[in-house]
Amino acid sequence: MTRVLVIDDEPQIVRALVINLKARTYEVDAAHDGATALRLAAARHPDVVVLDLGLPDMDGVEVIRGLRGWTRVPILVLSARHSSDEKVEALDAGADDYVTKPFGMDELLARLRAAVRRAEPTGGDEDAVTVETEAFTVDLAAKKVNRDGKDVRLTPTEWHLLEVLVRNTGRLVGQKQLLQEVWGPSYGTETNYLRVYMAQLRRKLEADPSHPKHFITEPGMGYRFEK
Amino acid sequence: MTRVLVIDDEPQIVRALVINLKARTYEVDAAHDGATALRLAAARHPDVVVLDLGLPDMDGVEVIRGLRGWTRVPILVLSARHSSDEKVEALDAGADDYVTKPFGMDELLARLRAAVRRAEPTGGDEDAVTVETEAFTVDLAAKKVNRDGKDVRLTPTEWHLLEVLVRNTGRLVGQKQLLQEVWGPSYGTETNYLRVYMAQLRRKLEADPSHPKHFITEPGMGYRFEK
DNA sequence: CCGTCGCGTCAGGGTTGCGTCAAAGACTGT
DNA sequence: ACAGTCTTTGACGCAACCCTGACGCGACGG
Repeated sequence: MTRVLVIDDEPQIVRALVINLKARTYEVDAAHDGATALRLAAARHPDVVVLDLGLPDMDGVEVIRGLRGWTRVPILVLSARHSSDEKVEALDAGADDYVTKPFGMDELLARLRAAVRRAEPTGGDEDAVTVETEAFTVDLAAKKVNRDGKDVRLTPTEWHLLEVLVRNTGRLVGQKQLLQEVWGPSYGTETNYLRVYMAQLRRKLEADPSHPKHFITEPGMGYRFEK
Repeated sequence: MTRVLVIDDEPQIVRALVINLKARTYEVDAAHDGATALRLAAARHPDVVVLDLGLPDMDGVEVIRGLRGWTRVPILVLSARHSSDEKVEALDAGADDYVTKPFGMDELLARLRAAVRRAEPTGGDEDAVTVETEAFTVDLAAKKVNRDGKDVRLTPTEWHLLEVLVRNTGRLVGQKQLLQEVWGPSYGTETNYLRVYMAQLRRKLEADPSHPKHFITEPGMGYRFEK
């Protein structure tokens, strides 16, 4: 889940933001002053920061610098000041975006999404795209399958089939669905294709292809991939 | 030097932007319609795009989608429309920032700096700028390839292709993706280009070009660079 | 007990995709 | 205008892949 840190000293604004963000399943922390904000940021490592420049204890630009000293988390600045100088100063200090009050909630959320989307690849890749079993490892991003330390060569159709199954690990995938996802929407009854290619996958990946542990047949229904 | 692509059909705005950007030592390309913009983006690979939504030939959002299909270059949208819906649509389509006209040049430049700064780590990863294999060394920053102590001469297309592959070391890169990143978004089926240029790269870099160890073909899918 | 249905296995043949070479076209700088 | 380089395009041989049909097996139900 995406974690947002909201920093503003006006309770109404904080309340409005928190309600809207939580409704969209963001996880939200809030701070009313700069010192708390910096402490919270360090403790909670938010994925994005929404910062009001007008804080009681310190200059908003100082908060930006304080954050930028150790993190590249996206910072979205809120401010009542429309002056161009203020914007330039905040942006050059390291802010990612600058929204003037009063702002539309839709726009703010869109800018927030843009900021988070940008930061995504840096923060969260590589971990969730590989699936491991005791016999082999599948890397969805690299399109690689490793078995006993060696890469296994798969043909496009084999890979496609494997991909659909792995993306539904533990779930049953109907034969019609498999056929349509791999061979195209006009296929749905050619179950012999499935039999041939499942056999090839098992031969390449299962320790004992005739007694599969991971590519399981559900007779009359479809197939299931288990770790 | 930072390369900027300016897309706007109003000559005055383009002129103002070009003058201001060049004064700050940016390299500037300009397009006055969407089709030209997409072609220029593919040919010149700008570091940031400034896009006016009101174009004569196509919807600005379509331009965003056309770019996002193959690149993550920062897109800064200009628009006369203040409507919240327009902003949300553009941002969710993949824009990075949205500035309404009339805009202050200082602010625009500051937002441009912010966008470029953010994108830097993707381009300038300190640790991955040189990739070594037992046969040759690729220096992404210096755009140089060294083999047996001597620099290898590569044509622009050869280099571009090598660059995309090396940036995805170990990962499979689909032929469509390769074509679009190297030749531009309107390419995607001309796989013969790939065959010709892969052959040239292998001839120049592989110890045994007919049995490549680093530039590996995945039939029907794409190519993979391995150390 | 036997017929049917669904699944696994195997091997052959048509088709596709890849590597290679060569030549024509486009571009650049002199 | 010319020469050199780079890009595009076409043709061909070869290997790999995908489809197809045939057969055997086990499960289930009549």
